[in-house]
Amino acid sequence: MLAEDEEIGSGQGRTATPADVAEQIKSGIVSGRFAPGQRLIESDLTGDLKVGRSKIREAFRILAGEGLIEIVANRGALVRRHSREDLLSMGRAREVLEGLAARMAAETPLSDDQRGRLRDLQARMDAAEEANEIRTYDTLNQAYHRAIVEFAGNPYVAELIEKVRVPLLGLRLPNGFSAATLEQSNEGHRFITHAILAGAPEAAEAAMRAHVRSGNATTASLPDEVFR
Amino acid sequence: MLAEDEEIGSGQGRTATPADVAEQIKSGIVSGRFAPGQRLIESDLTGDLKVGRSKIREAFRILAGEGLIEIVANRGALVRRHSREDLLSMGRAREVLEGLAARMAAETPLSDDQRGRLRDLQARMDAAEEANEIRTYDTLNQAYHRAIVEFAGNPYVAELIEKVRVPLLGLRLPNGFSAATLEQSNEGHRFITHAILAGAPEAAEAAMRAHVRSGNATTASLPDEVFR
DNA sequence: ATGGTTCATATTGTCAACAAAATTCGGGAT
DNA sequence: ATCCCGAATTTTGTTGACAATATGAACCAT
Repeated sequence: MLAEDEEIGSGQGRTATPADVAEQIKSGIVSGRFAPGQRLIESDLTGDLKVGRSKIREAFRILAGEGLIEIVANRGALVRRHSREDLLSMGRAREVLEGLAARMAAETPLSDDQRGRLRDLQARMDAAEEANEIRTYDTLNQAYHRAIVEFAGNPYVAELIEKVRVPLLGLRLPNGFSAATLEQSNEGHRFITHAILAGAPEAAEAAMRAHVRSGNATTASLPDEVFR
Repeated sequence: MLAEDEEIGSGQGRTATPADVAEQIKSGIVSGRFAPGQRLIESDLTGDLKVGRSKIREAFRILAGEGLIEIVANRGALVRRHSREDLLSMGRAREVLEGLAARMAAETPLSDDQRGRLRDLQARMDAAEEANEIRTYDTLNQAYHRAIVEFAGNPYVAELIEKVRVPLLGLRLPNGFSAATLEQSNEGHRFITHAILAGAPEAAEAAMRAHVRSGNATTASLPDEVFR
């Protein structure tokens, strides 16, 4: 995982690298402090982050590569705005990529530790579903998907998924899951978990694709206020 | 050494932007003029391209985002080296992404013009196969895949595919296709073309996935000298 | 008011100089 | 010879100044 110094947060022990700066700006974007369409002024950022303009500039390039901002000539960086259609287009890519991850996870002979982690996550999601703890479930859900991608062992797939997943975090979801969608979501998880543990790639991919597709359908029916 | 700068693809008489610079360096990488693992020295590039170091630097960030180079702290930019395993990992992602593109192309009601283009490309590939014109077939093959992605109308899928396709161009293939693989490749194309024109998403995706998978198998069996 | 023009300001684009770090090279000891 | 150490050189990191462009305000004519 991450390592070394880093020193996240507001302070900085070592001098911040452009990657660090990018991370700071990124958190500002997903948290909504920087609104979509907003123009990011270099001189403002230098004041806030206490770094020179060239670092901000390189950080912009990094973020543009990740798709979080758009750089337009002589006008600088704009926080990228994603329409509902955009989210759905990404959703389709996410469907096949996460499907592939599930397939590869099922193809791989998992270690006992990995199998245990998967079972544990599933059990905790079941518990959260039972107790209707939406917030907890949401966190576990993310960890679950991340675990499967990790088990798939394909860094490129992981990177591509990250790219189409980040914009979702920017949505302002009042309560990510309703009781009904939560139950449906976890039903999908149980199928996927079973298929992966059984070493059934075909079934795992199909189940994951159906699961993500169902999530996309939910996204499609969200009210406009959610998209910002 | 290379000639002058100025007038790149979208050629305007203006001074080169960092994106233009990135394009120049990129062509140097895919052409093999810059070998994998090679360190790109900023001052060398400034001499060749006649631009300041800051532009080179931002170009590096762009290329790092596209996965062509790796930036390591205090050591600058290295041309990224892709092992056979890397290519195969990307190949799997490419399989599902191009499969999705084929599916979406089949879902979309294509215009007469689009249907014509597809048929034309297929006809010309058939002719090239007949005449065993490998070089021509290779060019048409690329145009064909590009057209399908275009027809799919999903810019995010297009972008992701581009990312896992570029490293393939860096391989030194003496003659991309042998007679046998060419025939197998075009057989796949005919299936895909038929499915898309028939508006059969399921079949189109399946055919494309099989097609890409078969190409990956070919990649897997290439001799080491091809990877550089 | 409305629309358009000019000028002042704000912001980005670029470069060149300097600082910090890494690499290379040579010398000396074993 | 081989290894290690340290200076000289190369290369990257960072800053600040200046130029080019865009933005916004004030002004004028209708």
